Order: sequence, then structure tokens, then C-alpha cells
Amino acid sequence: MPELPEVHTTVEGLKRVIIGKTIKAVWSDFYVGSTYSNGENIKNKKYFEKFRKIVRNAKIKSLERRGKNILIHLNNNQTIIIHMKMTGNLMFGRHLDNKYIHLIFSLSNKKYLVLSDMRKFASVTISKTNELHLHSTIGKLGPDPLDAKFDTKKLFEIVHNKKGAPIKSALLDQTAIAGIGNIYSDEILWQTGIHPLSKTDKIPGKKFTEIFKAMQQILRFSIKQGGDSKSDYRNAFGEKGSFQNFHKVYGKKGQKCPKKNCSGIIERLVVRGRSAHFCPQHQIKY
DNA sequence: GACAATGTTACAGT
DNA sequence: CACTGTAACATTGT
Repeated sequence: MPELPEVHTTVEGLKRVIIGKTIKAVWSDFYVGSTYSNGENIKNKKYFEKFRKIVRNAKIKSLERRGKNILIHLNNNQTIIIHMKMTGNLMFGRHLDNKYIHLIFSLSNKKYLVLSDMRKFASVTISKTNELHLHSTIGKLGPDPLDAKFDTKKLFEIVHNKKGAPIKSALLDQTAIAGIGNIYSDEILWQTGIHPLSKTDKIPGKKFTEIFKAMQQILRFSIKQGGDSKSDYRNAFGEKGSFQNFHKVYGKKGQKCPKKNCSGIIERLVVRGRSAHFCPQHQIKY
């Protein structure tokens, strides 16, 4: 599913083809049959009509990723905010070959920007560009794991201070660190030998150097692979990524731990309602 | 027809 | 108050 590397890949792909284009028309059936009729989201028909008026004839100025959100900045001080959630895919010019498309922007070059979403969990909202910091989710996002200003010290301050919380939950908390989801949190903890239920304030300080390194290395490696397509992820051009071929623990329940000289069998447990995959042999519970 | 999938949030609990 | 855990919700394929 789209986490930081997948959203990054989508945004970089779209940058190449939609910047400078004008949005000529917008179509959506997201609100059809939706129970979300009062939401601040285009699943609410009234909100969609307002959204359509604002974006029509606006020019796409730039694109940006914040956490797992795609921001499309327009030239009228408005920014479209798209969160793909589990099965969303934002793609360029593929509106005819997919029955899960629920949002279409017609662009000035006769091409299309489309949002495909089998589960229809995606959210699409709009905000004034200079008021993004007030947006309900964007405004609360923690620092980005790949931000040049982010370092081990900051990671320690943020995560170690979440007293009592399991490390798995802390990594998934978008207000703490923005962009890590279930796949990458499992992989980071496997790599660093930390049990997902370890309390953040019990993990030794020096371990955070390892966590920081693993976090950046794994995310960067996945970006190089074009993201993870174990689930439904496709990039802006409908292509799969290949990080799923390098999973060490995610989705590997019952299999032998791939760490050298480790004989553990991968287990799965539920933390904060989410599945956590780990090796009970080499991942230590602090 | 129950269940699973995951990010987010409302709410209950410590 | 500050913080965490839990349940529920969005929806549909299996």
C-alpha cells in the first residue's frame, strides 16, 4: 500500500507530466452511494461541487509529498490534497482501462490525471496553499524521515518521549514521524533486532542510531525499487514497484527468519489493531 | 456473509 | 492533563 516510498514515486512521476497543465474539467463518482455526506472530502457531494469550482481552469504549479499525502499546488493559492490510503493509485492518462477510477481531471493537453481506488478509502480535499498548516491532518504531521534536518537526536527525542507506547505504534504515528506505514515499520524493526512491543522509553539510546540508519536505508532502497506493489500499488504510469521482492518479515508469517545464523520462525501479532510481523528469536523485547 | 486489509479519529481508560 | 489503547469507520474482494 502507498507509504512514503510509493507516494514519493508517484509524485516524482507526475512531476514530469502534469506541471504547467491546466485543469479543464473534473469528474467524480466518489460521492455516489457514499455514507460520508457531511465530510470535508469529495465523497460529500456538496464539497465536491465546491472543489470542482475551485480547481477548474487552475494551472498546476508544483507537486509535493508530505508524509503519505500528495499535494498538488495550483496557481490560485489552492492546494489539492490526496491521500491514497490502502488501494488508491494516482495515475496519468489511464482513464479507460480501469473500472476502479473514481476521480478524473481532464488536462489542457487532452490527457487525464485519474485516481483509481478499489476500496474507495482515499480522501481528496482542498486547502488554501498558505493555510496548509491549519489542515486537519497536514498541519499535524511530524518530521519527514528523509528530511535533511532530521537526525538521530531528533528521532530519539520524538520516539523515546512516547513513554509506554510500543515502538511499532510510535513508528506508525504520523504526528511523530510522517510517512512510515505497516510494511516499513516491520522491516525497520526486523533489521534493527527490536521486538515490536518494546516500550520506546526502554530502548537504549544508542539503538536509535541504528533505527535512524535502517529507516533511511530501507526507505531509500524502496524508492530505488520504485516502491512496493505487494498490494495494489502502481506508479503514475501504471507500473509496479519491486520492493515486495525484498521483504524480510512483512507477510512472511510461518517462514524461517532470513537473518544469517538465525533459526527463528516469523510470527504475526496484532498491535494497535494492525498486524506486526517479527522474528521472536533475534528481535529483542526491551 | 463473515472477514481481512490499513490510516485516521472518536472515545474510553490510566 | 497528558498520554495510550481500543473500536469503529471508510469499502469491496474473497
